Amino acid sequence: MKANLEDIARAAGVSKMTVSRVLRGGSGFSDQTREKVMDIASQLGYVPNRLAAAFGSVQAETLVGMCVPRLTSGLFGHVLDGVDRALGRLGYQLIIGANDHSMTEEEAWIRQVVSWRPAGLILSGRNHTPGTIGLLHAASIPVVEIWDLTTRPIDMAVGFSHVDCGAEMARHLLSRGRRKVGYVGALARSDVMGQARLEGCRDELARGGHPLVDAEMLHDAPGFYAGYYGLETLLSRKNDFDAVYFHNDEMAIGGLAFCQARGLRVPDDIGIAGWGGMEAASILEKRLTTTVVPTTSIGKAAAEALVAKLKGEPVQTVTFVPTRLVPGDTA
Amino acid sequence: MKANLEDIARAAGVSKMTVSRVLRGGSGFSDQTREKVMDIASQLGYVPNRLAAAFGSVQAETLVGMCVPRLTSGLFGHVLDGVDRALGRLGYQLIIGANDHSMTEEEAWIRQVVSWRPAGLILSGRNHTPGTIGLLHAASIPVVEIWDLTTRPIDMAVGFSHVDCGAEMARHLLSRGRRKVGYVGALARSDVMGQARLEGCRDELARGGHPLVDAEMLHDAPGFYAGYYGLETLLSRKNDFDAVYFHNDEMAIGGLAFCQARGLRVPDDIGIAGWGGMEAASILEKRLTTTVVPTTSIGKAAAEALVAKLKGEPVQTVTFVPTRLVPGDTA
DNA sequence: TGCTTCTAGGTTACCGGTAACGTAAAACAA
DNA sequence: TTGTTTTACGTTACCGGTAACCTAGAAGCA
Repeated sequence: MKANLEDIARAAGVSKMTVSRVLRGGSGFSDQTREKVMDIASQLGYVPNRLAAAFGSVQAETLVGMCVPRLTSGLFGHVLDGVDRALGRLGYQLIIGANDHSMTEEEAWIRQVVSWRPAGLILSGRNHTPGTIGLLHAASIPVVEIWDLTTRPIDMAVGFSHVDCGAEMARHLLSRGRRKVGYVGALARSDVMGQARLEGCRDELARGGHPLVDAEMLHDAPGFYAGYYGLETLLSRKNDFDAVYFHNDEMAIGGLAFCQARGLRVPDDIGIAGWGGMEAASILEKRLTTTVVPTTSIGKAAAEALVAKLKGEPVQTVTFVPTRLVPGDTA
Repeated sequence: MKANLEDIARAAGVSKMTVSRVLRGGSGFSDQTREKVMDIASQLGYVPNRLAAAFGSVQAETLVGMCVPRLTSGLFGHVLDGVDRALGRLGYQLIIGANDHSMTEEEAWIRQVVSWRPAGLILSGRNHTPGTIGLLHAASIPVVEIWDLTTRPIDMAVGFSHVDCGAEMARHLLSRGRRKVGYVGALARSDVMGQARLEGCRDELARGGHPLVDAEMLHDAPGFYAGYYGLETLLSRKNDFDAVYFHNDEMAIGGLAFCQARGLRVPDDIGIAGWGGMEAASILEKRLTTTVVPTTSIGKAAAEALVAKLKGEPVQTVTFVPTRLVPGDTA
């Protein structure tokens, strides 16, 4: 039913190998032979079997695995898009997985994916289980760690520093005269990158002489509701803040909604700052003060680094993709 | 370097086949043999080669392909999440691709993915090129079409009717006394599903005796900016609307921002309605009137239908997953 | 003319699993 | 005790492509 190389070969009166050469656009055959083979291939509706090709030859491995913390995050949607566009153009297929910010989940996913002998992997974050490290080392395939930069990547890294993001926002708030800053976060235990932003902010505020007043860490997903209720909780504990830094923009917008509901004037009574740079943040009646993350660029850069490595081209081990603090009307 | 079945077999003093049986948890070996094999396998750091397994046996194909219109859409992020969770639990790997609402792109993607002999495919939408249809027919693998329901699916379908969504919103607007309704859309040529909502709305309004006044179709991506400027354009042509239905929630929120900027009171001066049910829509100071789409459920249902089919269990060909019109404060 | 090189192929072995079938010994039944 | 079934394996062939190597004839060259 399904034609394979042998069927084409038989019909064309040549050998399997010649058909393989023709279909892969190699050399060592006449124009006449090529035309005949191509004709018959399309006539038989030949669909190549990449499983067989990849199995028989390392060169033909064109699967790339990518693991993100959450598929429902708007930011990672853009990263995925960047990766997919860059890879798709080059004939690679993208296998994805989500790890819920858990290193153990990540390891489990990698264990599955590695058995498909992918050409490379893209992981999110710099923290991995020892099992993961060992597995990747043993598999010896190219790996790009994105999102949170590390100077000692497993293989390659593309991203920025979450600590610096937090510190930069702290400096911005201080420069605007804010002195009593609070923080509302989410995924307290699992999201180490959000934690890094908090640390960066906390340290920089302390350095500036106006330490962080209080932080409310929720355990929920970092969405609008979490921002709304997180701010409510923070203020109920101690109602003396002149600015609040949020885990991300969605939560910050939730916080804005809470302020509106309670009649708190932003930025006069309280400043609100987010992180991530979602499109919604810039079109609100009051544009949100936030850090814009070049999501698509990171995805593109990661894919390109991976492909370069696969082609044996020289690759920069660590690629810094700068974020941009965009002062809005809210802080 | 990398151990395979044969290495384990040699070390354990048994045959390759016995090792295969043990590792797959079959039967036909003693407890003693199993323990020895398991021990040696973990000792050697054995990583199975699914490429070989899938190549040698149809049963071992555990790749599932999924094609979405855009990876950057918040809604599809949730669908992907639903699919990924359901499939991941069962040991399937998800290969994704985006087609930019283009049937030709979809065909190109399918052509690539089919060569990996996936166990099944999940496609978005009911419209496909003849080439796609032929390809899928020839490959004879399970296919689930999601998002826009059709009574004649290629194989299986999970979703709802976009025409009905539009019609339902039209009835809602009429019931609230709206008589001069406009529409602001995006991706004019390519997004047939948005087009279907427009058609449904247009027809129902006409049936109700108050036909659609005007529609502004942008060619941009359906985001906040597009909503903002789309509404501006619509109103600049003819400033006589008492409600505007948007392509989706992001655009509707952009429209709300425009109203706020121009001092238009919502819903008094003008009603605003969206579609999709993004979380942001429900936490705005004025909750957006919209149609909530059960994204995660659709993903989950699609994955489950696919797996059921793969296991040879009886499957419902068409699964209707109802949307829910949620009247907010804006229309 | 004799030698070399090139062209257009063909042959063979192999990648690492799995299905299908075969078989000796042990357990069991009559 | 003898025939039958079960258990616990082993053997063989095969999936479909590719790398590496081989070869006959043609073309080029001195």
